[in-house]
Amino acid sequence: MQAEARQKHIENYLHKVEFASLEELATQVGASTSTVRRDVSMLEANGLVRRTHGGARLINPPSDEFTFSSRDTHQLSEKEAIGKACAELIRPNETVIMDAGTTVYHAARYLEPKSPQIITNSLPIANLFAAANKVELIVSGGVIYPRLGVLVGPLAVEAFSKIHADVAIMSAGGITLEGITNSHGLLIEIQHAMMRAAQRVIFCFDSSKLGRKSVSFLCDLEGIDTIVTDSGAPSDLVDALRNKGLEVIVAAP
Amino acid sequence: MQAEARQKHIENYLHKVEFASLEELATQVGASTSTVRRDVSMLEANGLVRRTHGGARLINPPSDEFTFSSRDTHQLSEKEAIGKACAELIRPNETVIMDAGTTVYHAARYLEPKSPQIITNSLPIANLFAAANKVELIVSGGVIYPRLGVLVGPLAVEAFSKIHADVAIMSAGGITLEGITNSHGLLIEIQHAMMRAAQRVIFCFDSSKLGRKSVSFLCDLEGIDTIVTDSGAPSDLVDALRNKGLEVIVAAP
DNA sequence: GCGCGACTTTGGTAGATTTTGGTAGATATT
DNA sequence: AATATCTACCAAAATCTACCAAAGTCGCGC
Repeated sequence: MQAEARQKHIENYLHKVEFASLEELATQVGASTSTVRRDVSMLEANGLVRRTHGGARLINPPSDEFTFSSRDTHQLSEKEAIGKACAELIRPNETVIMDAGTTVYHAARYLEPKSPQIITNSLPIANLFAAANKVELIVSGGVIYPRLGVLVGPLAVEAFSKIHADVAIMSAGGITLEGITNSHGLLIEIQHAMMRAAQRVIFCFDSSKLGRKSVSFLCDLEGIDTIVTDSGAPSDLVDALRNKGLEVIVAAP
Repeated sequence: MQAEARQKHIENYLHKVEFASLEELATQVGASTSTVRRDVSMLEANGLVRRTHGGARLINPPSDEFTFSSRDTHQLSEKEAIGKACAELIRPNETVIMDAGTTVYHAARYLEPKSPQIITNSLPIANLFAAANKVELIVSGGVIYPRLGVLVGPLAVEAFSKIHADVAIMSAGGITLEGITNSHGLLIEIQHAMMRAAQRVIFCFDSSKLGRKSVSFLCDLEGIDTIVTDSGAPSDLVDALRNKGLEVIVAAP
């Protein structure tokens, strides 16, 4: 069988089964595991398929319904480290506002032992604590923004305008010395309200976001207290931020 | 089985049973408990699942009662039937308020094709539509009431006081000729607000709730338009309700 | 069409790496 | 206190990477 035909065949087969071992694929196309391994690598380079130990799986299986990138292992360990470090900044029984975003989500997962009161507009975070009885969870109202599972709109802004919290744990699309930017304009007004409502403001950025600018300006560096990032952070920017009087925490992996 | 396939399998299995012991999972996927333990840890790192002593459970089960009834298929099919019949009462593009409760949840599952605008204080229902882009979903704010996944409190009441909807799909603990009662006093004020905000009010009761009284009085029969129940409903009560001018729909199984 | 060298693809192999299943001691649950 | 489960580690098994030689393919002149 020709190389391209083989790869097409592999792709089709994966569409049916979602996962397959290399041996399985090898017998399917009548080639050796070495060859199939190479084929799968090529398909992966084209972004169609992902290799796993011992096999391959589709990138976008139809059954993968969670838009909130649950399977996105991209920089997972860094985000975990950030989340853990961030959770350590929270004192027991504090009232915590939590922004939407995967990095904040990971911080949320370490927060339960502090028995905090949590206020959020993120559906994934709400789900996380829905069954936890050590945590009092307040959900802002709003219209759901499908791709992110965030509640937005006037109801959400209003909810945050009315309350008061000890800390806000936030994230955004990018940070430079000029300020913080975000890619979703809809969220900006809500994030402003969150920051106004909180005494302390903590921002979580995985290192890929340091030095990056997104489309919409969110705020300058004045209003924020602490930044948590991972060890991939460029040290010159970290130093510059510290010189500006910000507390910068670099989470060990 | 491949690692990722195994994890997917575990995830799916947990979607069915909500909770499973490690041994159970190990036999399910044909691997050792060590391996399953590691898998579950990874799934937890991705935020899909939570580890517990001796097993794992889903982070966001649809709801306690719902999962129970997924084991009891008899009960399930009745609620399904009610849900289906109830969804048929909704016209395309209507604005629908949805109460919390398992029966209403089942109705929600059939609502997507009508591309409705949905307003709810139920976290399970919110999750159901979080990824659906035919549905505009508004979530009321509020404090989460852990056992039920409902948002309660002034924020929730206020949200429903401000809006206007075509229909409200409700449920409660029991109905008699004297009126409707509910077991969760906290919900009553919210349900009042929901009913006030809606032009038409539909109540879903599985037949076990007909003729039953719960602790707290919710409302009399004046303000409601339609009742949907299943074929197990006692016909004398159905007739009596119809004589009172209510539309009563008995869903075929 | 045939022969021939250059190039590509294939299947296989050795050593490195990852994953797996199991175990001992620590920890949690009853 | 008794039991079950967890963590942290280890050795065995599976798989991966990187390489090699054989087979296949192509381009070209004749």
